[in-house]
Amino acid sequence: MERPEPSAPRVSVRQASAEESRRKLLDAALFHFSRRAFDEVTAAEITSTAGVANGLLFHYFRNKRGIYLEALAEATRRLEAAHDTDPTAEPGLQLRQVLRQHLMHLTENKDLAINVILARNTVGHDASDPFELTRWDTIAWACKILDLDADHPALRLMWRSFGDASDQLTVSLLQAGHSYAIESLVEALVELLVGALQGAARLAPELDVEKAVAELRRHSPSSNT
Amino acid sequence: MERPEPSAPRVSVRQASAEESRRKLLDAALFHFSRRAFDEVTAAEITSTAGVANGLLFHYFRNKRGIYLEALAEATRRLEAAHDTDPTAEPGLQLRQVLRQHLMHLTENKDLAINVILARNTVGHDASDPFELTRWDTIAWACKILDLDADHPALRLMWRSFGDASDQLTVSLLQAGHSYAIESLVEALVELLVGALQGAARLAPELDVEKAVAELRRHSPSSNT
Amino acid sequence: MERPEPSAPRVSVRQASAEESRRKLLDAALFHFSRRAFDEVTAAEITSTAGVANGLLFHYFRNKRGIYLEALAEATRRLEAAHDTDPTAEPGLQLRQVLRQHLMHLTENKDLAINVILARNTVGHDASDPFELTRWDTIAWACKILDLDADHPALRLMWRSFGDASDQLTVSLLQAGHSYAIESLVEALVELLVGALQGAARLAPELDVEKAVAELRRHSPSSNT
Amino acid sequence: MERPEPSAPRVSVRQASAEESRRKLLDAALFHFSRRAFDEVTAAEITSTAGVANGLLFHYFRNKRGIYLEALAEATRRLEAAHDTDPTAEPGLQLRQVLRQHLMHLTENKDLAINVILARNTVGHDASDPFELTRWDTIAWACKILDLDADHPALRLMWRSFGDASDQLTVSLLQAGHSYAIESLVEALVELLVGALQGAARLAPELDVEKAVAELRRHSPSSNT
DNA sequence: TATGAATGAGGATTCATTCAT
DNA sequence: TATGAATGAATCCTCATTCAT
Repeated sequence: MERPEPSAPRVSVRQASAEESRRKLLDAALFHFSRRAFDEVTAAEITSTAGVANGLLFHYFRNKRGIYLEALAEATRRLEAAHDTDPTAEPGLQLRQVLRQHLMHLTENKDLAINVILARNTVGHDASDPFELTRWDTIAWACKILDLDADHPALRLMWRSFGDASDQLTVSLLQAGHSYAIESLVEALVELLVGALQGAARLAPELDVEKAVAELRRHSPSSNT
Repeated sequence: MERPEPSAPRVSVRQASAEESRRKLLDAALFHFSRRAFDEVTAAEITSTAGVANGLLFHYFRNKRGIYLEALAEATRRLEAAHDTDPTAEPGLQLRQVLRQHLMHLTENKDLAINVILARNTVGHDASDPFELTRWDTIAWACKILDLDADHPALRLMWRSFGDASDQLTVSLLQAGHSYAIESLVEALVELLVGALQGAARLAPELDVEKAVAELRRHSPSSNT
Repeated sequence: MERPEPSAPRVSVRQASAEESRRKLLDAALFHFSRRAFDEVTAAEITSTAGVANGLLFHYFRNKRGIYLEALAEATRRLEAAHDTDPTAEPGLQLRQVLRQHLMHLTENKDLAINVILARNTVGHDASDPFELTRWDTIAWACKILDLDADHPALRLMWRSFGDASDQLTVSLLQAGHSYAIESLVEALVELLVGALQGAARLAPELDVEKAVAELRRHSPSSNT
Repeated sequence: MERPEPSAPRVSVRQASAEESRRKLLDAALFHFSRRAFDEVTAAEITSTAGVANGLLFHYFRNKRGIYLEALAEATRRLEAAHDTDPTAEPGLQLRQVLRQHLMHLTENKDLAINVILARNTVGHDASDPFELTRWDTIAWACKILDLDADHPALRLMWRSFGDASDQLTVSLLQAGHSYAIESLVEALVELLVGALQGAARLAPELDVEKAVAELRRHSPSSNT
């Protein structure tokens, strides 16, 4: 049915265009899911934005839910990607660096950020979902440089709480259009984190968070009581 | 069956039964929306649970969304209702009292709490929605007894952030089935709040949160730096 | 259950208020059916406009269709009512008089007229419906004074056709807001009627319409060929 | 089964079957809307008559109203299509020819005709709707061959009135089952048209309709004054 | 006579998903 | 790999009508 042409390049061309279709679908999904909730986005919208046939979505992602999850994973990856710090710097500075990058990244991807964060609440906190995975990576890293036990339940609980607080704070900022200096925001988050750590200590007295807190505070612009 | 009273017993009997139908619908809605998301609950399920005809839902609430919003409002009212404290007690104690009541209430209404809190993220933060209203009431009250300016943007921002953190923490607790002593949880939240307040001070240096922080800490079981 | 009071006037009061409810319903129906089609008007709208309980409509008119038909009958009666002419005048003048009154009446009840006329087409031409009845009355009267056989099928056909033409012409005028002198319009209608009569003669050569035509034309403002 | 042709046979086959589905739906709609009113026909009836799935109607026509309007347009096209006359013939004959074709066509499509005509009243006379467009085309053509000014308001008014009269006359005929010779009917319509033209002259004395009237009458089987 | 709460059949519309091509 | 026509279950919502009071 298909006149045999020079074969090898054909396949790669095909593969390339296949990969491109996938990309287009994923981008379109990202676009829509970043703006509206799962049930409010139709598969047709995604394919039409992607400029491909309706059926292709199901070919590649099996499900609407399938592309949704992949889109979220992708989004999280993009937002979380920017963590690159100087591993030789002091922990308090590295952490501030990460927070700063995180905030800047969010600010630059406002719509996406707002909706990915909001979406997190919808998906449910399965330990398996892509958000949680990258998030825990970051947490594990932070615990490590602060010399804390990343596996302690109380600590995890408070870290997660801090994470949510920081996310919601970001959403509030972005939505309201407040404009604080990024340095102030970082310091505010640090204070929040300190609160979270000390909260963890309240839950589990055996936890020693003092060193971590001290390290965090040591780099605050002005000394505190 | 109904002793004919001077006034209008007939009408009130009917009104009562009408009101009862409304209640049954609202309760049924509360039941389902507490367990599954808006789009996953059908109007038919609600009416069938309520034991009334399908059309009645639309008679009373116009919309599926209509009953949803009323159900949420009702739920919020229930969850938020329990704040009654001794106004003569010291601020730090009053606030702990509120947090304790809040946590206990949530624990007792686990499913409801989880879903109401999760729903908040979906609804969007209009200043007009019933969640925000009661929440700001509480915040205003707390600011007042801590002698803080409830209208300062930075403070509002951090309060909101703290509120979200505390909500999400509760959800995590309830979902995971952790079982910490309620007193520890209260103290953990207080620490988080302290962090939030100090964060606010970072955002707006003119804010004086020291007195409030001191007051909060003064009642901590063991003093800390 | 009802303390017996001076009886006789009670009944008449009741009857009066009953009659009033009927009237209010009918007026409300007229109002709505004059503006929108049968299926687009809900029973609830009618009762709410009438300011009575939903059920009362069915109490008095059994059906939505029931009140519709009565409303149409009423409307037709109102529009058709104004035919009073001087029976001693010459036929051509009497007929002009009727047309003039008809046009004026329609102009004064624009909305009602438009919709009643449009409604006619919807209802279907049962000989039993209230429109047709009054309409045929008028036709019979006109035939009589013009000395024509009102029962001849061809004549009936063309009269009806003329009637529709005249109605639609009126609707066009009212909708478009043309403003021709009423006398010109009457003369235009007369010409149309002449055409219809001569058309009838074409259908049934045995019909003698010449005298009628001559009588009609005799009163035209300017002579014609 | 399909000889592979050089170009794109696959696509055209599918397009053909798609087009066929559309057709089946349209035909089914025509069938039902020709017999019953809009609100009395259900979408399900149409699709079931067409032998396709329920959803396909909405796929192709978006709305029940959508398919309704297209069906009407189609019907009008069919009814109005048959105007082909000998352009060299005398105007009076050409016009009779058109009327004759029109009448015959209507007679052959009785149900359709009745409902299309009745539907016109329901739809409302937007200048943009497909009925009006084809109708005005015909009127413009007729004015041209009769050497009349198609844009004069009075003339338009009376033409429209004549059009309605002729439509309603047809409906009456079809519904009642009268059976007049088609030639007689044509002549009756011509008389009606003459009446309409002279009516126009009454409305607008500057209009000269005499030549047109004379031309029309010149071809009447027996001359009349 | 009057109320209006309650009913529930009925219908339009959506949209994920399949599948022949 | 890609298409897009076709499916049909699922669901929201309307509204005429009934009936207990």
